[in-house]
Amino acid sequence: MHDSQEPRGPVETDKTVLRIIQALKDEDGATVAELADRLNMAKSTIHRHLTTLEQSMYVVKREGEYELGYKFLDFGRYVQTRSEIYDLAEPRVQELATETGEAAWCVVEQHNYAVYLCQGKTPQAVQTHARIGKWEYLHTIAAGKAILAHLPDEQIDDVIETVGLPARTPSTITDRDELEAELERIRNEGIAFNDGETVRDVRAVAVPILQNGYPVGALSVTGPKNRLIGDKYREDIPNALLGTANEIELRLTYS
Amino acid sequence: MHDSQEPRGPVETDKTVLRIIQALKDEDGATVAELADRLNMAKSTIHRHLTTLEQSMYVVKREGEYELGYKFLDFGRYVQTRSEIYDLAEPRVQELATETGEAAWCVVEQHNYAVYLCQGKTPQAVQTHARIGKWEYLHTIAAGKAILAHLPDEQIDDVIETVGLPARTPSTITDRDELEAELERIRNEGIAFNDGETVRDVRAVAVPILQNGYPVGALSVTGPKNRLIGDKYREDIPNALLGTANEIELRLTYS
DNA sequence: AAGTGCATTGCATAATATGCAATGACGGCC
DNA sequence: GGCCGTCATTGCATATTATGCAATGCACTT
Repeated sequence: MHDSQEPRGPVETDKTVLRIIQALKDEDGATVAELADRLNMAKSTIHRHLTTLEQSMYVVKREGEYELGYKFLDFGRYVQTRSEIYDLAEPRVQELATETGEAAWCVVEQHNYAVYLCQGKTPQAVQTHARIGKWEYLHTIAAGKAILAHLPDEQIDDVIETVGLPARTPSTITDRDELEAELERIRNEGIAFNDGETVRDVRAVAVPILQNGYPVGALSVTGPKNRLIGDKYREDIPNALLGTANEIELRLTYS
Repeated sequence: MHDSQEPRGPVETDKTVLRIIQALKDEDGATVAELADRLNMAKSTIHRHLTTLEQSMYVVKREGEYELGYKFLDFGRYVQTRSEIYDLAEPRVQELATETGEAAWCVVEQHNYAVYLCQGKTPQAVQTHARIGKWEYLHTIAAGKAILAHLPDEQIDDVIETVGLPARTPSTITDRDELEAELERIRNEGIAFNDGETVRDVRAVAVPILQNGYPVGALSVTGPKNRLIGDKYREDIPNALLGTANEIELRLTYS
């Protein structure tokens, strides 16, 4: 079974089952009929894939609906903690959150996307769009721009070519030249700012974490626009982030 | 391709790709050759599955090795936070850890196994075998026993029949009658204890979280044997757990 | 009891996953 | 630089199986 709108993969059935897994997440659980409808496939085919996933313990059937199971929690936790900067970043983003009174994040890049790896929380922090595990366009978040600024040129080209520069808000950078100028500025100043480019009324500050000049991640602090202003936005948070990134970089160098 | 040692699933290719995913985790990344060896399959077949997974962004190729990607972090975080008791348990296990000075856990059951859902930490707590996302035999951990004690008889039978009662240590309960007696005691007292049944020299205390009499999870506190002794083990921790579980149960009832 | 809608199973065949063998790529050794 | 060995990748033929249709099972409603 090959969906003609998409390039043919080496193993088409793998793509089918991954598509079903993604649909179960997108629909937050679903019946056979709903999935068949959504994916435009026969109910019997959907049913057989689900049964295989259930027998393999990746999926549970509950009250007529199929849902992703905790096997994914095992895998999710595994990929998080095996990341080489997780152990260094996790306690430190918590400190950053405490210090700034805002949510702090460690973000990494994979497959030309930014992924939120871990979060520092504090009671005063306001919940924004960001979530552990969430994938975002690199160019639309401060941490992503901090990473982009230090990627090899060929990879920047690849990002623009394969992902593009989709707009998330009217403030998002969608022009290649404009992005290049922003990345150049970030390289010079060492700090990336985000002013409503992901979600309106949300600001962020970010710095890269570099290992041998390569951006292995980024740290950021995000918060509502009305709180990230003045010296806090332009001086205090940047300085805290730079200090922490530097500490992590030293740890990476001598380990 | 069907491995004759295992029952044939409705979609055999799904099982193949899931097996490859599991092997990537077990080997903490692997080359085509290593996976082919481990799974007793042709290199070309392994390569095609990996290429499909990579193109779908589930896997990354790094320095000749393939590794699970952060897509699993997205799924892992999703299944964790969608759990109906996660939001109630997460802040409370943190309080329990602070209160007891030991690691605290919320554990759930799925496919007849116990799964560690979330953890409360404190600087003094000692790291034991438990990990977020880890699957354990129900009968070998206190939280699992607390859940087992309240499962319907048919499901208890199913657990014993499909999973069995494997020993983790010389202290593990491996006899059905002995387990039945232990579950009866847990139902009467409302508390489950674990004394070296998972890992030697580790103790735990646990209570179930019941919704309409059904165990939707359990809370536990674990620590080294030399710290979980006397009143702390027998009275203080149990009382704290009971209080918290009761609070969660009330929240579940009126929500 | 009949009707409806969804889930599940049987069957035939179209589609494709598979392994072998060839080829490409890379690193080490002489 | 050439040769060798090992691993990764691709072409090809075919054995295997994923697929959709149709029938059947199941649960709920009237």
